Amino acid sequence: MAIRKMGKASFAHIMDATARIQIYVRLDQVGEDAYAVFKLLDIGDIIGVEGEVMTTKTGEITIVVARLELLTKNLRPLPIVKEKEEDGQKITYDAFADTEARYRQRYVDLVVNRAVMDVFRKRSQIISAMRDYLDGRGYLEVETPVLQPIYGGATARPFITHHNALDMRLYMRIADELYLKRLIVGGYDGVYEISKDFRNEGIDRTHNPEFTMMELYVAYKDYNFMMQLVEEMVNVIAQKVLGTSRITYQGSEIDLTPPWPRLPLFAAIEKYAGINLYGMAVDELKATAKELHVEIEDFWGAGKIIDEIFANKVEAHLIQPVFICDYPVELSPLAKRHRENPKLVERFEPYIAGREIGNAFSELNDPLDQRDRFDSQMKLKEAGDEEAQVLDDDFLRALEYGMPPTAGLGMGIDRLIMLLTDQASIRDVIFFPTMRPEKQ
RNA sequence: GAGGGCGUAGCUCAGCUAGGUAGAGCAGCGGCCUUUUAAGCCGUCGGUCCUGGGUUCGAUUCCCGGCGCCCUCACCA
Repeated sequence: MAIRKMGKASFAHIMDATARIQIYVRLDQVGEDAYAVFKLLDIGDIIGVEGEVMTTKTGEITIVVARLELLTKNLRPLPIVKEKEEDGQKITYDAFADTEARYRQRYVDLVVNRAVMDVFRKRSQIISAMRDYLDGRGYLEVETPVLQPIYGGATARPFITHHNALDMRLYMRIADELYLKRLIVGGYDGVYEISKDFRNEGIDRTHNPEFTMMELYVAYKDYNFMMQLVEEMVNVIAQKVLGTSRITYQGSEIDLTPPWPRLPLFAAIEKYAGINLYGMAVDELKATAKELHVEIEDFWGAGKIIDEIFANKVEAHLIQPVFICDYPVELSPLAKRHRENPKLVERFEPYIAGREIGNAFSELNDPLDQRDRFDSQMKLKEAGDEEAQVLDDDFLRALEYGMPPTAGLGMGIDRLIMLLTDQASIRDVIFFPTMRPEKQ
C-alpha cells in the first residue's frame, strides 16, 4: 500500500487478501468531493473503487478510478513498510519488525507483512491436506475431552483448573491418547483428532504452552504400518501444498521422499556417540553420561538417562528424515513390548531437521502389563519426577474389555508447519503465541 | 530456572566510555504539484529517551534493582 498524491491526479496502491493493484485518481474523473476525500486518505483506510483498466507509460496495470468510496476510516496510523525493486531485488524500508509488537498485534503484522499471511495460509492448507489424507483412508475424525479429571497419554506437567458446579479439579489435556484408545476399544478401527494440547512447560522457539497435535489410532496395525503412513503422509502433504518433496529448512536441503531409514535408538547412539548403551545398568549409564558431559538428575531411571544422552548427542545430526525406533520400555509406559525383545517397545519417533515431529507405537493392549507400567510410573513420581504419568483406572478397565492390536501416532502439527514453511520459531506459525500480559 | 543481548517519536534507527535533559528518514498535519511507484519540493507537529533508585551541580548517557522482549542452554512435542 502506498499513496502518491499530487494536486489534481494521484496514484496509490490498494491491496486485498490476494493481491495489490495501482489506482489512478484524477480530479476531472472523480469530481472535487471525491478527490478531496482521496487526499485525506491514510494508509490502512479501506476504500472501494470502480473504473476502467489501463496501462501506464511505465507499463503498470492501473485502474482509472471513476468512482471512489471510503468504506472504513482508520484512527491509528499503520506502520508504513516501503519497498523498492532494484535489479529484481526487493528492498524493504522501515519494516514492522519488532517481534514483540508483531506477536502482540498480529493483526498489524498480517496487514503490513504479507509474507506472514502466506505462512498461515500454508498452515491451513497443510492441515487440510492432512485431513484429506486421513479421511481418504477411511479414518474418522473425532473429538475427545479437553477438560479431564485425570491427565494422561504423555509425560508432561498439566494446567490445572476447577469446575464450580461439580466442585472438582480438572486438568487441561496434555494428550488425546487415552480417550482415543477407548474409542478403539469401542470398536472403531481408525480414529484421529486434530486439536490443542496444553503443557505447563517452558516456552522457547519449539514450545508453546498450547499447541496443535494430531493423534491417530488404527486397529489391527503395528508401528511398521505407522512408519509407512507417516512417511507417505508427510510427503503427500508437501507435494500437495509445496509441489515438491525437496524442501529447505533454515538452510538445510531436506528430501522427504519415502522410504525414510529406520534406525534403532541404541544404534543411533552408537553411531553418533560411539558407545553402545544397550544392557547397561543405571550406575553404568550415569557414569557414561558423565563421561559424555551429559547432565542428569539423581532420581532418573535408565530410560530417562538414555533419552538424555540421545537428545544431547544424536538429535542434532538427524537432518534428513529418519525413524528412530525401538525405545527402552521404561521410557514408554503406553507402548507395546517389542516382539523380539521385551526390554524394548515397538515405538518410533520421526526426526527431521534435528527435531522430533512425532511419536508413535504399537499400542500396549495388555491390561496387566499396562497396570505394571503405571505402577512403575507412580514410583517415579514418588521419587520426584513431576512429569511421570498418572494411573488411569478407567483406561485400564477399558483395556480389560479388550483393545485390538493397534498402531498409534502423535504428530506436533506446529512443528510440521515450521518445517514445511521454513520458519525458525513456533511463534511464527501460531497466530497468537502465549505471551506475558501487556503492561499498561 | 541459568547465561548473553536489547528496550530512544506511530515505524525503522542514530546519539550514549569524552554526562550539559534529544536527532534523521518515513508516517501525521498545512501548502505546491494531472503518469507516479521508497513520488518530489516547502513548512510544521510529535518524545515520562521501559521503570525505580543511586552517583553528580546536572543522567537518555555511568552504577544498582525491577519489568518486558529476543537468543543460547536446561525440560518437553
